[in-house]
Amino acid sequence: MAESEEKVLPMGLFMDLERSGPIPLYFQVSQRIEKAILNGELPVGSRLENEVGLAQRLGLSRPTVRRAIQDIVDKGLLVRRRGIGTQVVHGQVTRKVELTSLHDDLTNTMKTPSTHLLTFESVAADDTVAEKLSVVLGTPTLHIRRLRLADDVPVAVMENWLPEEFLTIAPDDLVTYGLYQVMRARGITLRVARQRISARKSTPEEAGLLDVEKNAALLTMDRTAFDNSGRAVEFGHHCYRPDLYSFEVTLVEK
Amino acid sequence: MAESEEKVLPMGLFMDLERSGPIPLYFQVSQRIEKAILNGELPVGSRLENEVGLAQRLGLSRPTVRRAIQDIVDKGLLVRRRGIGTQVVHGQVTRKVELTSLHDDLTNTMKTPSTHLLTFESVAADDTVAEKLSVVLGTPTLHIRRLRLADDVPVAVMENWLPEEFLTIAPDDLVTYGLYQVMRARGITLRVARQRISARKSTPEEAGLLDVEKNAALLTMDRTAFDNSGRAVEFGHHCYRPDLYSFEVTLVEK
DNA sequence: GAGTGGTCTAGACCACTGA
DNA sequence: CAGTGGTCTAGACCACTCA
Repeated sequence: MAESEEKVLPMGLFMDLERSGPIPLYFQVSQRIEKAILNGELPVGSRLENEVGLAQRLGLSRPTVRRAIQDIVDKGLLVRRRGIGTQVVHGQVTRKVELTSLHDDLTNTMKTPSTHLLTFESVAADDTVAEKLSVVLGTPTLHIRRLRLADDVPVAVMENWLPEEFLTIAPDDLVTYGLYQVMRARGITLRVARQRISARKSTPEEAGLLDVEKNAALLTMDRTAFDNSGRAVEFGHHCYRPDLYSFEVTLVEK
Repeated sequence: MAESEEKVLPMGLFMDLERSGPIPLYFQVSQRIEKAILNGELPVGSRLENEVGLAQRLGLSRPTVRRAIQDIVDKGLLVRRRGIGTQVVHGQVTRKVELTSLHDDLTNTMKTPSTHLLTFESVAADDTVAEKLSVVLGTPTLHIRRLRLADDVPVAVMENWLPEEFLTIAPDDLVTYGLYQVMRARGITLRVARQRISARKSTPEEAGLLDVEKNAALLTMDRTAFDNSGRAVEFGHHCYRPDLYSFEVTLVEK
């Protein structure tokens, strides 16, 4: 069938592998294959060259090539079947949810983000915040509430609680750079985030902030983020205008 | 600090590795480590034994042990830092979004699911359906609409379109087994799903079906699912009562 | 300097698929 | 049967962190 056509990757794609640089070989390979899928050089349904052959052609070991391919499989762009081969998944590609801040999201989509800082205060952790941040009840925390806009249109109301060490953050930096960038600047590397996505009606106050009618439907997300030592460094409750923001997820059966 | 305590995994955890059975060694190891995390044998913040040492103790090669650990890192239960070690992430564990049907979800949470079949018909693919399923405009497709209940409480209205080969599905099977189980029985293995999660107000009809007030906020999901050959085999638009259902996602920075 | 995870090699054997 | 991906080994060298 036409769908299973063999398709050999152009040699040119792998001409300039940098073997001594800091970028891992498997990453260089996976980037090139992914690019070939996204720009149509590898059409949907087509078969990828087999692992062993590809490894020989590139002068790499099979595990290295295998890892490159597996990374793309995990992104949902390829499917593999034992005894069959590797094929490009049909359907247009959608960007998946990533561990990024809203600030980054809006920047990437060519909108100009801005922020109104609504609240910036020290509060004692209540039951929920204490549990989410793994601190004892009543511990001081930084409580912030922000209105985020894209091209001056309100998109989200974001409420966050952070461990007390962040009380020294400058409010102006928060407005200028966004929360995650400020945390990165303080040496915090976010590694894991657990999110719960749901929906509810807006409160009258939120309706005013987001410029929607009263009782409009809002998309909500609760998120707890952990740094690279496994410590909870942020808990937040966000609500988004569903006409301006939604979440995309790609799931891959393992 | 107490949080970085060394913690050696009890030998007993790895007593009965089955080296000749069909279950991969890395999977057996990762299951045991994950179990030790979930039941508290490995407390949050504790350090896991290093890869090389663990491999020696278990009589396995380092890549095998490494893969076992990496699988758990990808689930968001462990974090690794070069030069430091591997630690258990803080915070309670939440089940993440998986590639399962609602039927499975409800069964897993000990509720009794049931289904009312609202629509079961052949319709010509419109623009959206044709694009999502990668078929030509006007191709016959199976269009179904179902009301899903848990313990007789309405939870979701689910509308789906499937390629015409599924027109031979027996409506009774859909009610008894759920869509995904019926597809599995026909040899379809789902591999990749792309989902978009958002929110909107309910229509008057949906409000009646879901037993909520008019204009209530609903959680919505559009999903396209692909089988193991990369072909689109399902497109659906679902809406959920947000008080009874939400989505959990665990994100891991790579 | 010692210990850790990150990358990479060059093979091996197996399970599954389709002709 | 040949071809494919799935698993596994036994090393190697490097980059990074901390004492």
